[in-house]
Amino acid sequence: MSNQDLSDQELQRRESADKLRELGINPFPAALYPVDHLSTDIKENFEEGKAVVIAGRLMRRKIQGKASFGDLQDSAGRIQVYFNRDEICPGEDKTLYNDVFKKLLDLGDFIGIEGTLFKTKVGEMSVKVLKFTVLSKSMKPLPQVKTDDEGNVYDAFTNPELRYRQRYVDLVVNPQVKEVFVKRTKLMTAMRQFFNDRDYFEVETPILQPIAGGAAARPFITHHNALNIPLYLRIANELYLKRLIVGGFDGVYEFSKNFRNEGMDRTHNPEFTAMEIYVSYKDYNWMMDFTEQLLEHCAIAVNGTSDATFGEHQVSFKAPYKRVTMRQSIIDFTGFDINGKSEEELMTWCKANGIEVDNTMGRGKLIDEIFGEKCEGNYIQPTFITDYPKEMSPLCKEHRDDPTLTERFELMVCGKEVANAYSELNDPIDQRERFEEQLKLAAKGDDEAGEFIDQDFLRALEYGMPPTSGLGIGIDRLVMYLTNNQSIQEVLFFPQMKPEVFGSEAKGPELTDNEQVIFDILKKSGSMDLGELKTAAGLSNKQWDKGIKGLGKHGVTKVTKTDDALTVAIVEG
RNA sequence: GAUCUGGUAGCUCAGUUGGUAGAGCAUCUCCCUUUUAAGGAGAGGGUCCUGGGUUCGAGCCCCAGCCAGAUCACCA
Repeated sequence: MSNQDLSDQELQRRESADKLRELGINPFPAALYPVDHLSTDIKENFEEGKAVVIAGRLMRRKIQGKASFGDLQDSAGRIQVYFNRDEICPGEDKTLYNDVFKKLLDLGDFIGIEGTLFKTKVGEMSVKVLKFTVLSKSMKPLPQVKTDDEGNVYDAFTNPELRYRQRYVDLVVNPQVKEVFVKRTKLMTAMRQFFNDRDYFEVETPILQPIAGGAAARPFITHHNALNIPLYLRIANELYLKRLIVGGFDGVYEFSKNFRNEGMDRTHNPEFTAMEIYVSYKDYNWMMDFTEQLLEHCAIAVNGTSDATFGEHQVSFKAPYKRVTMRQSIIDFTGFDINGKSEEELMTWCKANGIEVDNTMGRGKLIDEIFGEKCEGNYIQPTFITDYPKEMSPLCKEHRDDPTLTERFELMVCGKEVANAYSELNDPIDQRERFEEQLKLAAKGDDEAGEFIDQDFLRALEYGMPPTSGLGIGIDRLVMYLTNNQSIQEVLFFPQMKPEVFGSEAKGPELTDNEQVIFDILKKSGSMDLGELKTAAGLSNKQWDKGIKGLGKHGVTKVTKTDDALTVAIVEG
């Protein structure tokens, strides 16, 4: 990037860095800085006169002659710092205060401070600076966000595009954003703790998979050069965790980054995080108990309470949660009983009740549509919906009391699914038939059905998998609920965005069409009268104006004024 | 993929019927030794997202495109 592309503030900051170097101050020193307090430590255990060493960004500076106040922002928060000329510069030489502090430091610079604690006249806990050290210069001005005593925020940095593309800036100036990500990590820590306390085992399984199984979604595909084979980024890790249950672990779990090559919106990002856990000798009834205990534990760990606010809804994660079968749910909200109904009867009902259907839909899909359309949105408080139709759950064990159903539940919160669990199908013969059924659905045109059979997974089941229950939780969605964010982008550090086009790439050295026309004419003679050149170019007024101005701006041509004529000449390069 | 809304100074935003591009904060200069979103005085800073078009003249009107957000469609 050339200096021409820099704003005045960026140029000034570069000059400040140079001037620091001239004074023998390295703006980017290598040595460690012996920090011994955080801003919050100081506020929580305030002792008048105590010596502290702190470091962070200078985020506010109020210079009033020979004394100044500022705010130092560290990882924990902010603390006011007080710079007094004669404290910093006890001798005759006042350079350190007058030049280094007042002129060469900028907002956003990292500095270290050695000082002592005191309270100002109005009682604000502050650090009196005895010595300060430049730790790292900030070459770009941060947005200036201000907050008053009542918590009103002025000039907030809110532009979502800038916030997501430059999350580092968002985190520096928006403390509430940092808090969301602290909670995200607290959630995952709480889950790990809950699982580890029960001796379940955290594992890692392949992200690059030869067959993208365990769910139905369009995968990202890549290629391995050495093996010369296609590989898929995983859409789920389920089939690998089950292999580990076959291998003899009683409980395995993984926080799994999954990748799905589908649309993006407020609740979908191409890569997202699921937590999956499988526990042997359990069934889905046990898993419901386990899930409600887990979520209550997590909500309290994150927010200190099992109550959460999500938009207009108050949600209680306190166990236990209501349990409703899918059949009963549909009866509750429509009066229609799906029990024993044929595909044709369901199709007819859907059409009569304003649900869009097409011929590729099987019985299971139709029931799913009815539930999604008429029931799902009504469950605000955490509710287990149980006993899904067999056709739409190819990895789930048949229901012990009804062969058309499966032992599956989803947990609905605020009308959306946050968890999905099964009594896992462990009969390899049944599993093979279900996979083959999926192949038929895929052939029929259902693009959610699997296209390949994972033969190795079937082989593993043939060796024998104990009865097992598995649970998957959408971590991003759960974080949204626990932090009251309506958009998945707010709970991902770096949500997917279209790549940014940087200025230098966009401009390029080449001339526009208008500029080229003018340049070509001018090239023949080297210089021309401005009026003649305009006539010769034959461009519209606007095109001419843009062309000639553009050439001047690029430094390609120069206009010189003589007594009463304007002459354009090519600048010799 | 569709529709709507938006893109103007480092940041947040105004910008009237189309007529020399504005404010606050930030920056720069000067004054100020306990201020606290905001002390005083002065100054600088802009490819008005891009490319076309209409017009004597476009930040504004028209067309196309780019980027973002929202809504919808899609979505185990």
